[in-house]
Amino acid sequence: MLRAGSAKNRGAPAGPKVPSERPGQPGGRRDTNRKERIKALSDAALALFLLRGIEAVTIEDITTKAGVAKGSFYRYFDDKTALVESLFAPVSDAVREAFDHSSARLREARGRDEAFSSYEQIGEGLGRLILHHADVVLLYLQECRAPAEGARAPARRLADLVAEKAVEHTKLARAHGLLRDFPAEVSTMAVIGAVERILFSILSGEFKGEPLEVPGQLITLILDGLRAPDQQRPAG
Amino acid sequence: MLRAGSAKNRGAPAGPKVPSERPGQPGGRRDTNRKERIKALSDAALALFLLRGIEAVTIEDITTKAGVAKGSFYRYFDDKTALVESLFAPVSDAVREAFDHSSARLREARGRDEAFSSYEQIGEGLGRLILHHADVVLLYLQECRAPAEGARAPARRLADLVAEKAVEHTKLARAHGLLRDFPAEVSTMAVIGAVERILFSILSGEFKGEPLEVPGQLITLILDGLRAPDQQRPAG
Amino acid sequence: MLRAGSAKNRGAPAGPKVPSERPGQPGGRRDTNRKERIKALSDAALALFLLRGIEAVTIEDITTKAGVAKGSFYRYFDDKTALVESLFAPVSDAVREAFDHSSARLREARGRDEAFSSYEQIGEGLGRLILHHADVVLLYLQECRAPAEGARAPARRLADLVAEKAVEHTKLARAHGLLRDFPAEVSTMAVIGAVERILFSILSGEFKGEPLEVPGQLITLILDGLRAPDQQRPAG
Amino acid sequence: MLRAGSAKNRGAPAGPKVPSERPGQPGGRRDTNRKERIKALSDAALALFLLRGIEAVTIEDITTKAGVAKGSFYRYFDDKTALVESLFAPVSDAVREAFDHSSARLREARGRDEAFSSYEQIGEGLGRLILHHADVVLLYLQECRAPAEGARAPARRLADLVAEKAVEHTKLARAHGLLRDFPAEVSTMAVIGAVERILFSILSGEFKGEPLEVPGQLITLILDGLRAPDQQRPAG
DNA sequence: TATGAATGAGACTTCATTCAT
DNA sequence: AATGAATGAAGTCTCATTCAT
Repeated sequence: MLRAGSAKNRGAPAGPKVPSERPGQPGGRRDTNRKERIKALSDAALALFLLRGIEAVTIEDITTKAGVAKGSFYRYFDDKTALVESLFAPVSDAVREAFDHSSARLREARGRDEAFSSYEQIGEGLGRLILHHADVVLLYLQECRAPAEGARAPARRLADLVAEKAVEHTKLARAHGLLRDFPAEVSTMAVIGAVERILFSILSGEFKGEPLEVPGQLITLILDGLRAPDQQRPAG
Repeated sequence: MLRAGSAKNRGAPAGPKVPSERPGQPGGRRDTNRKERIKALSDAALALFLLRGIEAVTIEDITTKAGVAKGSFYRYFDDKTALVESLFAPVSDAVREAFDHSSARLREARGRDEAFSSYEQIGEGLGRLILHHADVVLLYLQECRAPAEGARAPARRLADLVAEKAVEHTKLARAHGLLRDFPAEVSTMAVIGAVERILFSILSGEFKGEPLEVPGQLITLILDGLRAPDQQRPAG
Repeated sequence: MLRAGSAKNRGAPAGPKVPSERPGQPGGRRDTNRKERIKALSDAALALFLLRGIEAVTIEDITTKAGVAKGSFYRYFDDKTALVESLFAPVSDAVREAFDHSSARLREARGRDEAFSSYEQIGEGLGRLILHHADVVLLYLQECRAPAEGARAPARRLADLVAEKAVEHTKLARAHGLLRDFPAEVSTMAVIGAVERILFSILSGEFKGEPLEVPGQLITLILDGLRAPDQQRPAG
Repeated sequence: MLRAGSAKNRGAPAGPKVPSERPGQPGGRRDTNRKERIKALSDAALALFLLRGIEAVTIEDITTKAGVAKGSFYRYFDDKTALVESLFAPVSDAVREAFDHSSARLREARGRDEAFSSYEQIGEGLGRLILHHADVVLLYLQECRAPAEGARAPARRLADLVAEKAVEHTKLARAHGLLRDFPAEVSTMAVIGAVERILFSILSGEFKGEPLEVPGQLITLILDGLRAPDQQRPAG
């Protein structure tokens, strides 16, 4: 059976196609070639997507840059949508995992400090993600508001996943008294928006300065707001 | 008189093409027809762009929906990019104006309260914008991270304009002691990101609840942060 | 009745259309305007045809250059073919006349000298033509080998007319013993080819030198050949 | 190996596009198919060009007649201009070669007879050309006076090449005392014009009679002129 | 398997012609 | 009469996808 990762095949998990009868041992020569091809195509596609946008890149652009024949593309991916889906798959997994782990820890937390520490789970997971898949994350940021149609749909679906998981987590956090009493959707979206916009600036090279200090600044900003300290309303 | 604007004519302000001399009175039948056509094409295009993304919409889609002949499109716009440009033109103008007015008021402000009130200028300007051009704003939010290539380029250029104006304004505000001592780029982008993400949720119908309360919540959030009040660090 | 000079209307003589009921006196204000328009369109068309070839020039190119509205073109000409036909009409007439006059004189000639002088008729007629309609002649030379289809057909028809008239004239001249005993078609085409190629060089600016001496050189060439005199075969 | 040639690639010699590396052996099935396609397209195009003129023939006309898909055209040629260029390429080469060889022989000639014989080189070369590429030559004759723009440009460029080479050769011949003392441009153009016009008559079927005798008649005509022998001016 | 040739639908754009103003 | 807006057929070229080699 084909494990097709395409729009036409939503049920199946995203990922490269596998021919029905795969010759050679897993890990053998053919399997290695196969992986190299997939990597070459994915890398080429990613670079081009960032440069010109997903929609504007043709299959031939990708295969040419990857150094393979046009027809070979279809041995590894059903179509451009499937390739995009496979690019985002590890990110989707990481997002799901990070939030789920954090939520689990939050649920088991005793006391505020322990609860707060659940956020570290998210930070760690997503931090690792950003470090290891910077380009995919940038592509996500670039295309994530697209209508859920065509080849950009996977980006949008990932955005919806992030929103859903984050809202869920926020509700849990507020149930533990960690947050102000706001509608979870509003505060969550604000945070997502702030974080993503900053991330976009960093990854796209818009920020020239030292990006290492940004996360800390961002956390302060989110937790304590923008208002200048001497104008701070009295706590409580 | 209408301004001429075309992709080949970047110097001129964006807008529909107009022959230098035309028959018929301004305000006459032809002039009316002309405006109707431009509106029909722009409206049709906007609706389709929101539904399927700018890149995926063809000229024929637009003309069919607008109820005009395919060739007529080119009497009014050089190409899809020019149409997009003309959609964003009033928004660009409004953004520029709102920030410039606010900056001017901020520069002349005496005291913090007066300075803070300069933000009202922005809020008012952009609020009006959002009310009157909701769909264009939504389109902007949807496409604003696109690479500055092809038909989506005007969206990206507008995003760059917003960022530039906002950072400039933030620096001015900090010079007046209104804000915490953060790098202006970081805090500005965070605010832009938060606001835009929320706006996207509202305009795209993601938020089900009462959107009228959102702006106030958002302002509190931005100024005072997310942290629950009883955990607030001591002021100063 | 319309006197349309168009491909669809081969029976009628070539020339500008005339509205069925023409207002105003011939020679009056309207008639003058009419002639001016026709001249403007014809001149503009001719210039463009020379620059880019008949086929490549659009109706709009012509009207724009002539400074009239596109729709006005169709008041004066049925289509581009009709305009081309009307450009060539005076040349066709002059060609017909020059050859017919010369043939008539030749038929009445007594003696060789008188017969030879009939050629002056042609030379004079065509010389005047070339002087007064240089651009049309150049256009003819440029397009005269086109298949007799589409807008270039009138050029080809003129070429066929020239060939027909010239062959007829040559046969007559040989009957008077003026020429060598060659198949009339061969010698006539050779002369036409030589004359037209030279004319093309002159009119298109290919020849830099003094064009006034060319006709004499050409006549010597045609009558006495290229061979260097000291290699001349014995006469007879 | 086939030479790559495209409109965008003017530096390279004209010819069908070829990817740098292709699968299949030279001479294998793919290579054969390739050549068949190019021939089918070229033949179809040539026939249509002769029938309707280069400008009036569309890519679809060509592919339909050749029995291939529209898109396939662009695998072999960049556009119509490139196809025309490739049609004329062998003719250009032959012209260049014939004149260059003849000029070389002329330069080395001792005595008039030997010098005169250099013309045989041209006659032979161009004769072979006409026999083997009659249709291309006819197309050349049909389109060679076109402005050097668009798809007909290659025809005009070939005409310019012929004129240049021929004038150069004539100057050489006169330096050897073979020809009358005329400006080389005038006599050369006259001869080119005569020859080409006759050739056009023959190849286009205008001449009904025996074409085999025409070349001899033409040579006599060119060398010794049209004047009836008993009117010949005294030699010398 | 890999290749790239072939296909034809479809996108963009132009333009001759008609027609309301 | 003059204008130029409207129309839609037609042309150019691209590209996803299939398939012979």
